[in-house]
Amino acid sequence: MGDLTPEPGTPEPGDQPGDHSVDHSGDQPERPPSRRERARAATIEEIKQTALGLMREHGTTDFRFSDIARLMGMTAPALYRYFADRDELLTALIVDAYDDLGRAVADARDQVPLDDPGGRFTAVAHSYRRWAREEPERFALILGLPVPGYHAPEEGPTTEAARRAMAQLKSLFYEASQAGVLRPPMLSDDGTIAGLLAEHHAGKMESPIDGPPVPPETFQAMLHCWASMHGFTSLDAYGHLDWMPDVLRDAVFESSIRMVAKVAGLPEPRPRDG
Amino acid sequence: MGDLTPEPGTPEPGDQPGDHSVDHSGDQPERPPSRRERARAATIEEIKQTALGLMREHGTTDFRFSDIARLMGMTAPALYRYFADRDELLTALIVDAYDDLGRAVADARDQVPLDDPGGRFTAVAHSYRRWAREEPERFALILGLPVPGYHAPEEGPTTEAARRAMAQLKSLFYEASQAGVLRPPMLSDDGTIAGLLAEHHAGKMESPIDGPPVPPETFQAMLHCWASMHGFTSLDAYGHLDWMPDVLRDAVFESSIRMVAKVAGLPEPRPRDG
DNA sequence: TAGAACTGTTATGCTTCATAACAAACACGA
DNA sequence: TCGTGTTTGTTATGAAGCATAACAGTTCTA
Repeated sequence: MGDLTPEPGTPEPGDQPGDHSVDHSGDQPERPPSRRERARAATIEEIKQTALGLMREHGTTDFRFSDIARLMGMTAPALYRYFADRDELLTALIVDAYDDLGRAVADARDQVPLDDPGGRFTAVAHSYRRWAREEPERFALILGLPVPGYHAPEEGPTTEAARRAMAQLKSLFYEASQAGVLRPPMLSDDGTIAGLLAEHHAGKMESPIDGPPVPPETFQAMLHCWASMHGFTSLDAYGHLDWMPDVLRDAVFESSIRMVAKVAGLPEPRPRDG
Repeated sequence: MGDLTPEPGTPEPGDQPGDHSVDHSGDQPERPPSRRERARAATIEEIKQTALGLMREHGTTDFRFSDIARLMGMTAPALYRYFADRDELLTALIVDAYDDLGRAVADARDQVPLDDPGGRFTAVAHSYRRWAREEPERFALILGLPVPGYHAPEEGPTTEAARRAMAQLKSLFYEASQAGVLRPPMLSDDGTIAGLLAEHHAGKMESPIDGPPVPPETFQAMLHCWASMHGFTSLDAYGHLDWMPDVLRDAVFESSIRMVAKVAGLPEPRPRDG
């Protein structure tokens, strides 16, 4: 992740006083943040949290600047000191959501030992679904149709964030592949996929999935896993399976996931306590 | 589909002249539609098509009344003669989308003989994906997060439309199940799913899926198929797989679908010309 | 052909996004 | 401590959208 920030705290010559640009870099500056800098960061965080609260309240990916301001006890124009416009706030929320989902998935995965890739995938799938069910609006924000009126910055931070998040799933398969514990997936390929992926790894195709390459059949298996768990998850998160009782949904998801893992060549998950 | 309309052309006593209620029933009235009735139907259709055009143009599920009116050479308030508000128009679009998707899926399915359920499912999956790729906004409209600000009518026509659409997938499995050509699915179940589905068929659970009941394991298999094809499809339709060349996406989808069908107990699709 | 019904218009009010102009609080060096 | 420039808030203002009201022309029908 690129540490390319010019020098925190050293404003560019062209910076106007009320400039909208926000420093989202997470690396610590040499000088401790000033009182004002901390206040600013806290306000930015509060704006984002308030926006998320509104999204959750209304069950959409939409929000009104005026509502955010009202809930924060401010007037709407004050928010423009922190975000240039709605799009900039949305971009920040999207990046956060990708990072948060990626972290949730990575945490769940890493609580299962490396030598149990079946269990690691099951953990990933469950955390993916749990995250989406808890935060359907943020899930829609990153993996649904773009929000009305939103125009993503070109080649921007959202793409990078997506790359990072998806890398968490890939690394699972990469490690399993490296460890040699993957059986050949049951998925068919007449050679098309392998051939195209060869080009991909030769750099002709720009994959948003970070990290070292995996064998074609592993890549195919990974996509199969992602698509399956994503399908159930998004139907579930958006309420299209609400006619099933929770226990039934859980059971169907569990059985589907285990089957998908088996098809993908992942070994049976080792029984775990908990 | 309920033919419960009071009597077309016979306005209720309470009907104000400018009443917004729209007759969406498709059954032919005894008296042929008058010049005005045809004009009205045509205008309603044009409004919906214009709204869809705007959604496609902007790549969202949103639209502006004023834009629709402008494109139609009208003023915005005129639209309220046809739809009470944005929600009513959205409801009509959602119902249309469900019906259209259901029809596309049914058409594709019925072009494959009844005794080739594997081929029928493959056809369904491909048409599902094709429809979603051609109409990502309508796909999001019905299977994504609700549109900002939209409040669906309670127990309303959208639920009914969803039921009808999903019944198309179910009937495939029902027919295969009846014909006895389904092998036992490879999906696991410790009894939870079968037990809960027994309650379901006893009427304790209200499934949105129309038609006669299918055996528990078939139901589970159907959901597995739906979730998998939906996952790939929605990732694809929303552009999250755009980094893959088309041929690769097609190949991966094809192999995933065939695998899912096999897991679900559907026989290998019979080779077809075309 | 006269009245009712229908379909369009302009005028209006409310709300939102966004900018401009201005005022208070703060940081910090002389 | 004071004074100056920065930061962060305010009110005022404008453009655009949803929705309703009041009104006018057109079409149907008795």
